[in-house]
Amino acid sequence: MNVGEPGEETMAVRLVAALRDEIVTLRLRPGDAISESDIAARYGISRQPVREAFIRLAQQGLLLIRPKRATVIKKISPDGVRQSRFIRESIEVEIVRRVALCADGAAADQLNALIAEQEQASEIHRFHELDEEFHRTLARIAGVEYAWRLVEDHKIQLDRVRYLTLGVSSQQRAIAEHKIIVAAVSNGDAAESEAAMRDHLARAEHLLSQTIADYPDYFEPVDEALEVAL
Amino acid sequence: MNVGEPGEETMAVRLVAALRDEIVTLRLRPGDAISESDIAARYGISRQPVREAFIRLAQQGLLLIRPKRATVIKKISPDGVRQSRFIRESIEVEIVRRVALCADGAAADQLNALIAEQEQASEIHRFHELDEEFHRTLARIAGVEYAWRLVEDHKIQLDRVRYLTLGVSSQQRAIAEHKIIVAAVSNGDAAESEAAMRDHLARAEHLLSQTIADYPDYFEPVDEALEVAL
DNA sequence: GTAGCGATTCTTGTATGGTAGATGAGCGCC
DNA sequence: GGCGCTCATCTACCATACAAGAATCGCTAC
Repeated sequence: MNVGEPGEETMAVRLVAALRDEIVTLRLRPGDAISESDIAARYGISRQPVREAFIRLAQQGLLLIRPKRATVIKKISPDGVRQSRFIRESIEVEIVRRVALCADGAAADQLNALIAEQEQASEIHRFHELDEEFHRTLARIAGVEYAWRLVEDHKIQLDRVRYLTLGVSSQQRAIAEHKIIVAAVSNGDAAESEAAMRDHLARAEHLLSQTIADYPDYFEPVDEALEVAL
Repeated sequence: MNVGEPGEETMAVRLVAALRDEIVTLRLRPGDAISESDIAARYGISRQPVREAFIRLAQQGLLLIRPKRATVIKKISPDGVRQSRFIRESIEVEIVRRVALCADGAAADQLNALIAEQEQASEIHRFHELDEEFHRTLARIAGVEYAWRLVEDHKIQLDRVRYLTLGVSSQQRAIAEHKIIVAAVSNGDAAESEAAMRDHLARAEHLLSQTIADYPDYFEPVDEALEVAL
């Protein structure tokens, strides 16, 4: 297992990226136990950098470190997914509101260029990259790129679910919705922009409960009180 | 220096709380350099737990670890403060929107009880506690307590500024604004609730530039492009 | 066959030593 | 006197060793 170029960043930082990828793509599955020693052996390093990577991942909500017991890949929490969506919607709605109020022609051009690229993209991986780039660009235009990094940190919870439902994505629809958003912000219409973004983010909502039914082992148990809200 | 009861959590976790407090209260001042060895000696432990505490604090944006060089208390970033406010406003606005749509009588009672307590509170520390409790209660009613913890994590940037401006707070005004918010959500008026929350959060805006002028050493330099936005 | 107890073997937490790189002081050279 | 190099010293990074709690397997007693 390669862990990136040796020399640039510290080993611990590279490990975070590597493990994060393994978790999102479910090569490390929710509920799996991993030990510092195992990972250290797999990567041919000592326990210490592994330990530090674990700390970072635990703070991101991906690992659960149980002192003196074990460290496990956190199961996907349906309530966590719901609240991650809440966070994302809160911030992205506010972003497009601001973009609508301050966007100029150059901004619209950037966004349209990304959409054009997305229409060309054939493979799904590239499509998702461009999707991320579209949203990040909106954040940059609004001047809150740091806030977007925050969304990215929490989007990983949503990404694990998305990875389970690959194939059902409707790329054409996503592109159409992006166009609606750009049109609204270009007109400087904050209310319309907000509505368009809410629509766009609400798209995948109904998939979650089906996914839980398909992969119950990957999810934390839900108490009935929340079930209706999902 | 006491670091809390020995036995419950790990030393590293207790250190995080202790150092965090020292940073917010500016006993550790922005720009100060601290080394693993120093802190380890001060607390009478080894370097390893200190190191892990540093990692956690760095991820929270309070420390800047410069490999092979030194670790310093991050200076307050005016742009970071601005974006932390953006994050807070985004989420809190969305919270009151939802509370307005789902709040019942019991919820309003809880909020009113907190306001009543706040009117009695004499010392400023207790007042701020109740202020936090008010906002956290709103989040709980909306069912997004986790999202609020996120706001708290970033509020620490704002708290350092607030610590510099103690005394100028206008408690009566804050209470009045809380009442307006409760009235709006009780009426189920989402738009009015949103507006009231935006007003409430905008209160301390003008203080930042004055604070930067008073304590320039505690802040990162600002590029002129941003100055107008503060 | 089963329940209960104990040693073994996991796990993470902490301590310490050694290493590479960056910084800054002091000296020599221009 | 001022500029540049060398070296001592500091830093965080990584490796290794030890400690302590938790879980599990296996034995023993019933």
